[in-house]
Amino acid sequence: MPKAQRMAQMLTVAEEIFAEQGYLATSMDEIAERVGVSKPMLYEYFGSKEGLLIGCIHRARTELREKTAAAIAGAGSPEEFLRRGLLAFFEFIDEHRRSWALLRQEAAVAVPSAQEEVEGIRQQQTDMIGAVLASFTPEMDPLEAEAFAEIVVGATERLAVWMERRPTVGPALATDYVMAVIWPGVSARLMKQPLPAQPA
Amino acid sequence: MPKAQRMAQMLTVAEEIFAEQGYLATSMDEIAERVGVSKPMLYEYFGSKEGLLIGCIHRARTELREKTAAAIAGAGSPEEFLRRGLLAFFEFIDEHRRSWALLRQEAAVAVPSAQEEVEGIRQQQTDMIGAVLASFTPEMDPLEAEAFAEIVVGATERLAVWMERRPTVGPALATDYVMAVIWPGVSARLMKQPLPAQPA
DNA sequence: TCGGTAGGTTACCCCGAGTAAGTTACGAGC
DNA sequence: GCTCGTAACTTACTCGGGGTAACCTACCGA
Repeated sequence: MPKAQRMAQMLTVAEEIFAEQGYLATSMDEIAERVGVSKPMLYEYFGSKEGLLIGCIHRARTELREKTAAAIAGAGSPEEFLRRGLLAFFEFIDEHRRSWALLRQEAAVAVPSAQEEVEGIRQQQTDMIGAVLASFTPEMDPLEAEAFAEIVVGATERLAVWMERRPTVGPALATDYVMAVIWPGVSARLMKQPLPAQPA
Repeated sequence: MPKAQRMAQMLTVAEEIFAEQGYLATSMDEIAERVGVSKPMLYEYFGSKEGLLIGCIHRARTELREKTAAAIAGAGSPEEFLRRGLLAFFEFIDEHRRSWALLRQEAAVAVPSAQEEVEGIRQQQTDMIGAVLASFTPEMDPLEAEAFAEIVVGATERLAVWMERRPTVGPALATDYVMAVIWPGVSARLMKQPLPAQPA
């Protein structure tokens, strides 16, 4: 089998087994066996167990970026931007429940460079949101814009995890919830209302 | 050395080394050596490497709960509740930068039961927030209240991670940022304004 | 002074990550 | 149609680290 095809197959199998059993509990022998190939082949193509994990994350990240980019193209207002981006994200998660668990939970702790790869996904998201804020309110404090983007990403990610436990909550409702909480605050700052200080 | 004292010492050392190098890269021999004791003692007291990690998380969780409880006692409005709770959380993180990284990043992926322990921390937080929402607006849809609590916790946690990379941002400013984004939206729902639906 | 136990050690097993060396399939060039 | 090169693959190993069995020893109370 040609290399590219074999690599794709390995990623698919690895993602599945990692998601099933967790990164630590999965052995390279097991993955190799289920792929129908011997262990050194995995090392030939991915270098290490960690490399294989990173490959899985990277592929998911690329897919998420493409879907999000397609979703937000042509949005006319910051609200529409955010709403479309959030919906795309929740839909992605919904389609990839198992590998999402892998990305968020398994990968995060196991290996420093996998951590970086996961951070890369968040970076994509915060960059996107930061860009929206900046384009609509260019004079906004960059530090604050960054903080807002982080808040939105954190809220979204957490709600995605929660959504897994709540089968009745789909992408559309999740999007509504997040927008309901964050939009009034974000919108107020885009209008340059001052940060509410601590009440006396 | 008496058991309780030895256990505390082991937790302190383990937390430090885990935070430094990551869970996977740390060996039990190394921890044992730095404690000044032999490996089987660690197993005697914590059962496994995973058990040791869970011990670390559990201790931090207890401390966080106590500090938060003390901070929010006597708050008079939901806004004050939230603000005080957030501040207590950010201050806790600020004092425990290294072990926080361990809790959030390392633990999450390594081991299923450590994952549960970390979820327990979040549960504490969401329960607290859910209780606030419920006490001020008892007729609020429970599912929605849960979603809001998750959103707040996610936003806060993410901003805590971001804060680590931004030395100029302290607990007070972080609290202001989170409140600025979430409070208008949460407040509106406490007043029973309807969920904003998708714009036409 | 002697037994029980809390606190501790040495020396080992074994699984699984990672590797060295070798094997087969196959297309390109003569 | 033979051979050379290389891509795809395997067998058989090393070694580090989690986990354990068995043994030790200092101290305290009867």
